[in-house]
Amino acid sequence: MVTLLDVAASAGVSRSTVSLVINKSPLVKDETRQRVERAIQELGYVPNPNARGLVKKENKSLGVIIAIEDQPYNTYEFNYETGLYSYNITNGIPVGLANTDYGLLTERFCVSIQGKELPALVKNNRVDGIFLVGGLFTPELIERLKEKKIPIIAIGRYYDQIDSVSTDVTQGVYLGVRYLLDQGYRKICYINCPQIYRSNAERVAGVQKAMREFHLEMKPDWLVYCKHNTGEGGYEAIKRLWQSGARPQAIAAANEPIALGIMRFLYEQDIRIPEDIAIVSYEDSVLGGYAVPALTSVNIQKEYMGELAARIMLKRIRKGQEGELEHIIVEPNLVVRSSVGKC
Amino acid sequence: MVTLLDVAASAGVSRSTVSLVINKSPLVKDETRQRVERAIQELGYVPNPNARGLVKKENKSLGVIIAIEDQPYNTYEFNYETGLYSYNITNGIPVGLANTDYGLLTERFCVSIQGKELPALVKNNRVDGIFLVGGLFTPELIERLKEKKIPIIAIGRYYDQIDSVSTDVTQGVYLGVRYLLDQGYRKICYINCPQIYRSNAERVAGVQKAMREFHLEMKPDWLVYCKHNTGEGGYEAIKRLWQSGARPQAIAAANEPIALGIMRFLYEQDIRIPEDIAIVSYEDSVLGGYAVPALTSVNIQKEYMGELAARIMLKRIRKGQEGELEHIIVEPNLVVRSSVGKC
DNA sequence: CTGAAAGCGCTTACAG
DNA sequence: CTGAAAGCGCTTACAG
Repeated sequence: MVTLLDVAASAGVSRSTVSLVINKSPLVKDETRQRVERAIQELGYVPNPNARGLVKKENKSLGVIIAIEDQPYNTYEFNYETGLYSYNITNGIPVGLANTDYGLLTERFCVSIQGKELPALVKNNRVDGIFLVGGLFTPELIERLKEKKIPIIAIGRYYDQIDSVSTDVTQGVYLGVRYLLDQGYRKICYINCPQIYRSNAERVAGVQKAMREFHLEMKPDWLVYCKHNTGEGGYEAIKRLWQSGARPQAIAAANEPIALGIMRFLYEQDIRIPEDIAIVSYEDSVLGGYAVPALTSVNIQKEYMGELAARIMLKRIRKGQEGELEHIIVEPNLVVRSSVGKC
Repeated sequence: MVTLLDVAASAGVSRSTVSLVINKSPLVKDETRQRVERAIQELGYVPNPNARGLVKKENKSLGVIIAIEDQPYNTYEFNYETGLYSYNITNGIPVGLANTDYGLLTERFCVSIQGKELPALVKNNRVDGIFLVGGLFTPELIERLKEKKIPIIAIGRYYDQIDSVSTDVTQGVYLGVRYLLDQGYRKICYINCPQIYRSNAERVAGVQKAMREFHLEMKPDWLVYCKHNTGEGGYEAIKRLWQSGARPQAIAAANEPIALGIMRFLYEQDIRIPEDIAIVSYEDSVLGGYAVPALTSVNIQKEYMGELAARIMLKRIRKGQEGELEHIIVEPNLVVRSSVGKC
């Protein structure tokens, strides 16, 4: 393995000089720098990350902590959550990290089971900062995380204790329902996430805001909650509604898994989308783009949230933990595909 | 920050002894060990990974190199690849790494653009070994990778130069087509991947094996290739076939994106699945489980391939690079859902 | 079974 | 602008 010393010898300078060159210090004479750079090239020298990390007290790695409900169970089935939400968010992070040499380490963390411990990545001091994805983190856990004194950025959900990048849920839901109304639909039902989610109130507010603009009231029975954030959850919810005799012209779903559950039920009843009934979804994912028919959905910009979070992280690392918390709200936007017609 | 020295002082031993305890050496007297362990507990000591890595010459990180066609472009649309293949494989790796303290770093690498360089993770010596996912790696690139002298395991595709975990494509495709035949379908068409894929021959072999068992011949016109591995690719392929007048009883698709493209075309024609036409897919993903109707598909066990690859990696790190290459073939299995009936 | 000492490959004041 | 020296926090022979 070629080290600093080899480069120094080859270039005829001291180790400090080589180090200064590597770290782009302006203190080195141009001619010396070039000589050193040539030696680095020739020898194929690469700085040892551990040696550097040891003295600079940094890992050049960031952690993504994904909150999960229980043990990760790999399945593609309709009655399981898809994991696409955290996957898409995580995909955006490297975009914001481009042109840095930060690596990204991922860990799934079950708050309910491992709640008393810390994620291994932070416990073992493997990372210089962490991203929290998912809404399952408790305030207590976040407090314990903060004791490690590394930057923490929440993605997808607002937490008042730390920096966050989240989405305007009310506005997003509003956009979807509003689009249905704009297209002439009036008899609209909303299939919401399971009751336990705190963001449900924001969703309902979005529905109501749109309805009121059209001087309509949401029928209380037409606001239903799924048991799970899965296809089956949506399927069962629409089935119950249908069996109660409800015949909406359009359905707004809280996310794609739920929307696809609804679509499956309708398919079984031989009800055509969008000819017989319209459906609009929220969140957006490959499930929406690939759905049959393609789902009109509100895109909450998951990748972009990840990217922005990465930028905040870099800033925190550079400037330190002091200063105002940042709470960025990303605007959702409607993606019109083929599941809504004209009423 | 608490260091080895603090623990040593607190426990009244030397640093070497603490180090031996941490590394579970049997050389330490039981009573001493307990004293040291108590001190570690009390002080909340965590070994510094960089210091340890520096002397042991290891990173305790592994890299996943995902081959991509061109720049990653984030979209959920029907005319883009989904990325689910590499995502699912990558998800399996941590399972095989459980109870070790290896972290997993991911890098997307565009062979055609960055072909002359090495992935940053390996160039900068950030990882102790790498997993190659995707079939786009060239033999030359692999040779250059091997010069780094770290273990390399290919997942999903066989390469003769390195360890690999892959799938029996012919058997998988056979399973799917065979199932159609078993259910009574005879007029079957096969929608294959784009021509450039080397695995296409294996797929065709699978189709033919099944057909011959039933004393049938594949009509050459009914074996068609998509332009892209996307929904649109499948959509356009089936459209061409349909417009040529072909009316198959059943369709076998080379993967879910293609299958969903086919399903979209059929939906537009108001052709019901499975009542009017059956469809079987291959690979399996959340796109299949959530499809409307749910897709019967051949599961190639992507997560399990990742898990096995991780185990091989651990073995290679322990035992070194010597010894026979391992080439594991994972058996595919049919997942019966709702897209195939009885003919 | 335990301790003193050298060394892993860097960076960073400090002189000059 | 450059070099000698100390130090980051560990592990590992080597004595004893």
